[in-house]
Amino acid sequence: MWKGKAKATELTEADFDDLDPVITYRHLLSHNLGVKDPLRVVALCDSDAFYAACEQVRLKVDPAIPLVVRQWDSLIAVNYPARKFGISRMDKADDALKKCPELKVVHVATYKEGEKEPGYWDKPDTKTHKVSLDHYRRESVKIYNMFKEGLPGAEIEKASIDEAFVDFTRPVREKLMERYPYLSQPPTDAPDGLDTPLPPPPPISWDGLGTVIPTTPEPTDDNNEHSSTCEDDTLATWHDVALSMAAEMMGKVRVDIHSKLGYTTSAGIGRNKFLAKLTASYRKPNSQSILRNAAIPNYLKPMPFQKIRFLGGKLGKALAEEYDVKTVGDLLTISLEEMQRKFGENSIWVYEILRGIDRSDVKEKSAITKSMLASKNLPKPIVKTSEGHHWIRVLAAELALRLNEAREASPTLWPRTIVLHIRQGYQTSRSKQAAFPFVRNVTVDIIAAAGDKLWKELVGARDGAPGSMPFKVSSVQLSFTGIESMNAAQQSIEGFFKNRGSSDAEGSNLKRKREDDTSHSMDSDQAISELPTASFTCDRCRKRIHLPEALRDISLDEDIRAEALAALRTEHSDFHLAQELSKAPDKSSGGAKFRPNTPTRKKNKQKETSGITKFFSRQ
DNA sequence: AAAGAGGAT
DNA sequence: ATATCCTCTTT
Repeated sequence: MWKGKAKATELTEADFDDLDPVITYRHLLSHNLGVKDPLRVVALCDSDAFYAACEQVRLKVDPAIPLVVRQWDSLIAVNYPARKFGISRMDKADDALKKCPELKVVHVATYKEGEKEPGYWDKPDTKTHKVSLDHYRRESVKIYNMFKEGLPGAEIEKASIDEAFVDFTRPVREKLMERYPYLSQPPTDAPDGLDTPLPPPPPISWDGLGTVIPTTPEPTDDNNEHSSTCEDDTLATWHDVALSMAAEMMGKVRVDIHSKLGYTTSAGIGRNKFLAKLTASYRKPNSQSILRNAAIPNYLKPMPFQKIRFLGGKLGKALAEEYDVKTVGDLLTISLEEMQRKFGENSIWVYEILRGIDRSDVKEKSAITKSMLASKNLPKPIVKTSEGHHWIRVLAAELALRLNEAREASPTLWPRTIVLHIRQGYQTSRSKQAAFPFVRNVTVDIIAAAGDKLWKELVGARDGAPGSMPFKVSSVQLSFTGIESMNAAQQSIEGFFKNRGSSDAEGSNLKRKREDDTSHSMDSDQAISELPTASFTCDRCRKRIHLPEALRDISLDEDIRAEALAALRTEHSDFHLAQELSKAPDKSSGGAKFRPNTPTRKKNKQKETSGITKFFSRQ
């Protein structure tokens, strides 16, 4: 074991001191050890050259054909066949074509004002079009969903458009108990009971599970025997068994993703997020690599630390310059105190990372994002308000599309604020924000109107017109922030947002909404007439009935407030109805029997529907 | 609320 | 290297 071999000149023993912890029955059987679980297993899976793969799949081209995704004159994705020609993302599209005349060049989807959907054009004009990454987002969600479905019990954190972390600890533990039932309790004669160490693990066959990173330094000249079977100098541990099980599961999903969606992925499996991420890039593309604890020191030491997540930027550079070093091994000689003195208290995080420790959690993060931003850089700065409005409309169209699409999956989503950023001249960027009203039909017009208002505050009445202050806007960004699901409301008014997007959600425009409103105005007349309160008094029980907390404090459309109130009223009267019926059970009235959870009105469609259930159901 | 920083691809 | 996107922190 490497522990014993640490040379006196190196700090390795103290540095990597938890690589082979004793694992007891208590560890195995307790469930909430979190990041301290000695059997923790985390994976990172990312899609290879994702945007390029998306286009390759979309266009059904042979994956072996060199393909790049172009954005104006530069490249934003290069698939692996194209990389063989020395093409990289830094290249200009023209240069790439020179390197490989056969190259398939796909320009990213774009759209311009008036177009409802982005489209693919050979030569879009940056003066009139903006790019859309929508297709990639959608494909990304598909992959995420395959992880969710294929890995029950695992925690999944979407890390970026093409990456997700998976915490395998729970599913691995289940598999462990299932495959080795004798682990379910310590031997009856064990002196320490639950604190007895686990028996030696069974031999592991890594066959078909991926590349196991060697425990000894990478093969150089003489040292060159590393089959992926684990005939290592280090004994396998139960953690290694855990890793192999995760590898098995991850391998299956990856194959599934490939066969169902056509994307190849690369996965890294290790004991925490940071190591998983690093391990994923060990071999690419279409690969899976496993980092055993025993392999950590030698894997980490020669690693240029600026490759490490969060050390790729400023901090990494500062460290490199301060100590004039570049590998993890170089930095291991720096004491915690020294590092903290130079780089602040927080550098304990760095100190631990260098030693393979990462306490950050894989936190279940859905594919739902907290913000949505659409932006356009203007190669030729604009000088007229009309141009500003033009671009705001384009950006608003994109946001409308994206928000409504996100609502198909999660109807309760709504953005708290809308923000407009503009850059004038060089590097001054200013912004204004405003609360975004809670509207069902988020249309281009609503967003654009909000954006225009912010523009006015930001740029003022100034215009390129003679006599007024001129301006030069070189970038416009419109975004939603604080996107949330409305869970509290959902709980208190059941089904409030249900069915949205499932039936015929597409006919959504203002006109249509008005029609709908009048169609059930019979029911809500009363409520609408006594407009903007947040509550009403029931005639029957004389009680004051309030809107749910979550709906009260937010900026609600008056329309919607009234409707919500109307729906609440209906719901409340249903309650009375239910009470009466339960006292005097219905024996008359033909076929329709009262069922507590399935009010008959739900079946009776349009006219009678007015409950809050229906509220967001169609427009 | 506004601005900025940082990071990723 | 540039355009775009996202999150978090500071003021």
